[in-house]
Amino acid sequence: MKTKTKTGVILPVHSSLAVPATERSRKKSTINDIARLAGVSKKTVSRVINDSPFVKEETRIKIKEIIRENGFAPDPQARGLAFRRSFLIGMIYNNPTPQYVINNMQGILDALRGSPFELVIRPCNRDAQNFLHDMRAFIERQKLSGVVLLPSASEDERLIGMLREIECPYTRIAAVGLDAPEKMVVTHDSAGAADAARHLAGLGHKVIAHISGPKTFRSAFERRKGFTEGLAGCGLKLLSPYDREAAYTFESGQAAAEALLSLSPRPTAIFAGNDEMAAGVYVAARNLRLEIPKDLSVVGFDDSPIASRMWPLLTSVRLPIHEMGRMAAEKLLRRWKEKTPPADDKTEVIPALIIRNSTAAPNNV
Amino acid sequence: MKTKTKTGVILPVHSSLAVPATERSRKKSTINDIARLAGVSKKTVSRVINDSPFVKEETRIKIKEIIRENGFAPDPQARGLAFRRSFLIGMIYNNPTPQYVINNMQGILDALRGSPFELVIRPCNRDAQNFLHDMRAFIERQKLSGVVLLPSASEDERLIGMLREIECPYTRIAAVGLDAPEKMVVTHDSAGAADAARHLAGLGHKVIAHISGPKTFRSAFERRKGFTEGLAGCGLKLLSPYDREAAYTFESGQAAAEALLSLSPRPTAIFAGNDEMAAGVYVAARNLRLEIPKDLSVVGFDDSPIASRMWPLLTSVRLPIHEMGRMAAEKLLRRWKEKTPPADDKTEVIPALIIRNSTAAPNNV
DNA sequence: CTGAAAGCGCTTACAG
DNA sequence: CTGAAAGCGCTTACAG
Repeated sequence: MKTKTKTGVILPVHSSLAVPATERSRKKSTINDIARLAGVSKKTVSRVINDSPFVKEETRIKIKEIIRENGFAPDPQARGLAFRRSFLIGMIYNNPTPQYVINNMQGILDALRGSPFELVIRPCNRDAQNFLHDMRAFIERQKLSGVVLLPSASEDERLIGMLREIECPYTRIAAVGLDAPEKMVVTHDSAGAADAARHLAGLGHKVIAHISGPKTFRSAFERRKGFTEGLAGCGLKLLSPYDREAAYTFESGQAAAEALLSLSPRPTAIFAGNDEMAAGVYVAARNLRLEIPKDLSVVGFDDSPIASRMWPLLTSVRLPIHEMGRMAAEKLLRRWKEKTPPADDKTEVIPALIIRNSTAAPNNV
Repeated sequence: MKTKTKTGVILPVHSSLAVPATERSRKKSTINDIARLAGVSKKTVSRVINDSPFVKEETRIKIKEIIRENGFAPDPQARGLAFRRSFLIGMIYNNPTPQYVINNMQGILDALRGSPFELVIRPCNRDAQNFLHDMRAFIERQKLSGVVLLPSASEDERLIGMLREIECPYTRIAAVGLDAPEKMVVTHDSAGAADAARHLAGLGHKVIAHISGPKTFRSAFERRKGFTEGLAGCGLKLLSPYDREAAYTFESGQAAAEALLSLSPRPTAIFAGNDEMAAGVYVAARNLRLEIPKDLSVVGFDDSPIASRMWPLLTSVRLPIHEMGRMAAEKLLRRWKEKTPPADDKTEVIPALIIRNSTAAPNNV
């Protein structure tokens, strides 16, 4: 049977169209089967698979039809070996927020659907001894076709340098444009934070505090910056004791809030760098018998699901995370298909302030 | 240069040990390089890579040393092509809870670390027209070495049948033992739910309600069953009007709670099938000006992060999700390495009731 | 315990 | 526009 197939004369039984599809697909057909069926060389089939322009239209149509009939799909492993590049896209992340990671992942998967690419997941730790070495070994070994970088991995210039060196295509998701547009999804966190500032100022708050994320996250810097600028636009200042750095975690947010709420005068509003920390602020406020929003207004960032699970519902700045992941992966796909990325490529994403029940005019006004 | 390398006599410059490691690794060495360096055939190197017992100890040590020196790692694509099996493990899920998915993923990645396998992610929709066909195409195309199935995909017998048919190794994470132990991680949800029942009964509650997840999830069935049995052990019954099915979502939980809280007599305690729905119960209770736990005790399931973000902190049944993922992946790895899975293989996982502030004795006792 | 030959299913480089 | 040859980096099947 094997020999017969090899000689290319006799079709294996399972390839006969007389047999139902489920039976036929028992053994997957190869490029050789398709070539034989179409009466062309496998190179021509290969040209069709890879959308080469150098195939007579008639031939292309015929081959495509045969491919369809036989449910043929080229073997990613074999292509990868010959191409010296796998059909794998990596998602590299060190972000601690599951919702953020999952939403991005979902967006990436949406973009990849229907493409020949699969998504490989890679968490990382920027502080680890072998961070760069491990990343490089992983990417080279798997010969990834590209990677999507989530913050703060996306902000690591050593990592980017390495990717450039090994010529691995990448897209970075970050708060500001750190790279060429075709390699970026820019989230403009500062704009969202400025909205939050104007919202609080507009409600009449004067003593306003901020809990920022860790310095190692560009988003933390941008949110603080946007917030400060927003306040400045309203004639307000973020005074040093009211300006605290935390770690984007629930616990660190609670600790920072406890410190802030013991200040005199006590802030009437706190802008937390993300929703997790805002949840910590809620606990700190409750422990002090402070009522939100009567005694304290709180704004978060991310608009993660917990924002609408908390009580009162949290006012928060929303980022279209799912869309960001999709955009990032689409940019990778586009560069794969075309040599020159289109100029109209969308790169920017605008955060939106979602006003809920955790913000109100200050008590004492 | 290429020819010289091919003839196997002259080493490429970059392989010289005189050059620093970063330079040396510019071009990855292949099994041929190692064979030449060791003065053996590539087949022997292959045997060492694959831990074949048929290699002289001395030869093995020498080859391993040369592999180490050259930072050689076999090409997964090439191995995959020859093996007719990739070095990819799939995680297949349809679970709506991001935290659940991420934790499992983290556990799987932990288990895979240091192995030659990478993790490929695949969400799915059991109700989709082409569910089985798509899954099969995906697995066959990628020639996955195995898949980890999260609930409720893990409970889909059509999917399992297909996996058996195409001989794809799998591990299922599910509430009960649906398969041979080496293919299962069993979470015993019913035991956790029974604990919840005894806890509420012990506090003196008599009118107790339950909001279960969707029938399509075995976990929903098991949690309800365990809860009912736990109540029965305390001489209590889950009466039909107090027994509602929802969808494991926040909104469905809130709707179910609204219905339950309008009953007369009003339940003094609600056991929600997961934390998301418990969060919905909180909102329903608040809208009715009911205080938790004074007027209503609430128990959740999962002990997800929101359980400790809610106010009051939610009593919930904890599952060691991260460990479940790790166990599932380890079972796959073990089957890859050994023909016969060890008998001492751990399969069971025990849920633990975490008592917080959302449960108390009923008001009217 | 070891190796030479053939093959996995594709693509590249070259020729026409 | 099309194809025959060689190759990608491994393993299987066979022989010794």
